Amino acid sequence: MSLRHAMLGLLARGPASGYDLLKAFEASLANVWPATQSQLYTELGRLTDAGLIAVQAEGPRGRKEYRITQQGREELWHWLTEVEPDPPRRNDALLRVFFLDQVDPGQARAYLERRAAAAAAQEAALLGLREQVAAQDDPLARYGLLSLEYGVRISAAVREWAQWAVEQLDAGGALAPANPAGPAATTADTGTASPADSPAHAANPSAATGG
Amino acid sequence: MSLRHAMLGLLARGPASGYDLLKAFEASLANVWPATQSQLYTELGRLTDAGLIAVQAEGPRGRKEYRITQQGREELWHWLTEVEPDPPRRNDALLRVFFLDQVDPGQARAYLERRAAAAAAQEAALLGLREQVAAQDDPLARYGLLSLEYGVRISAAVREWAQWAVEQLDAGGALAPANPAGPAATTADTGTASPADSPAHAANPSAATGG
DNA sequence: GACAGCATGTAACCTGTTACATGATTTG
DNA sequence: CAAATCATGTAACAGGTTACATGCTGTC
Repeated sequence: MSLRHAMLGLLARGPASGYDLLKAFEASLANVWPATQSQLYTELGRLTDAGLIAVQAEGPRGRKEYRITQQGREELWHWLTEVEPDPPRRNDALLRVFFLDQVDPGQARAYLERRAAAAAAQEAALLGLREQVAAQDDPLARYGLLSLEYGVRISAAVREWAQWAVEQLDAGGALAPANPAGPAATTADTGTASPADSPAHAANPSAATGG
Repeated sequence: MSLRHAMLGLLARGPASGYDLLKAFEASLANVWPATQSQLYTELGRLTDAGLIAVQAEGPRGRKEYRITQQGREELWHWLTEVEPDPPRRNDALLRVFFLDQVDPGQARAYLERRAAAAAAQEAALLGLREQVAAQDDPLARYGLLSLEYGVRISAAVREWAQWAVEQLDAGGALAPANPAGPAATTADTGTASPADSPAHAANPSAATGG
């Protein structure tokens, strides 16, 4: 339920409408906690019912400006200092790595190289952004810069990992794919058992998603 | 829709029942793509309807053993080589960093130190696991080791980032919290406007979740 | 007066989580 | 025979996404 806390966090900086919050989410939280318009308006209602925020003023086009209440501040404080964040649980890109033995080594290698390129691109983008942000010396950007740095470091680590993984494949000798399926292997399903007949089992007890 | 592909990936290694898949998810995919029992059985039905898997045999206690079909192999191949993975979008721990200006610097520092400790603990656990896995020299563990290494590197990067962030706070001089709320500041909500009256705005255009 | 932007709200759908419900088989 | 484990299935709910629906206001 972090959406609610993200909203409280933004409202703690000053009153805002649903529309204002939407812009703030798009501009600053898009990569950390995205939210849709629909979600925001629904949650504004719930937060109001719960007494954590209240309508402060009504404006021109049905605009409702919300402010955080004392109860809301307390909830925000509690979340910030007493609730342990839950780590990201799912990683689509890493999931594919588990099944890379199903394609031929060239494709596995290509996959990892695409990961490296994607991470490098993100790293470059964030480095550019950091220059911009650092230049404007906004005191509010202080903590924002911490999260930017996080992004820079994580994308660098991912890039380095993917590059290392490619080297591992190259060094380790080509593994044949366990169960070739290929784009051209379009033989109709015959109902015969697959080449491997042992029950599915784990390759290893796994790594974490990182967080 | 990666659950379906994770299941196809496991079934591509050999036939399995819903129960077998559940064990495989718990043992090897828990930190990359967790799934509940309920989800697995529901999805087995859908995969069967879609013709991507089929019941191969029925066993003792109503056990149904599924195998992947050729169509299923093609779908798996497509997902592995042609679908770009979507990056993790939400990061609960990093979201809090955006709002650390709402608590006093000591609490912000403590928060970052807890992140560093958590990352260090995870790193240590994964290093231990890597030793175990490396010792058994299982050829199937080849790609599994790549994901383990990913976990090790990401937790190291997070740990280093959090340590760096603590240093930044210490060096940068204490910032006063923008809007103190505190656990003791229990004044009833009076309805008066909060100290900051400007509309909520972004601290900066943000960092990425990493992936 | 047209258009961009401000502004709010609802419905349908999908994924995932928790909890409920039930029963067969193997092992000590 | 009791307990652990194997084994499957459904219902209710929560959070998030997409799409629909509507209308006002300021500016060129």
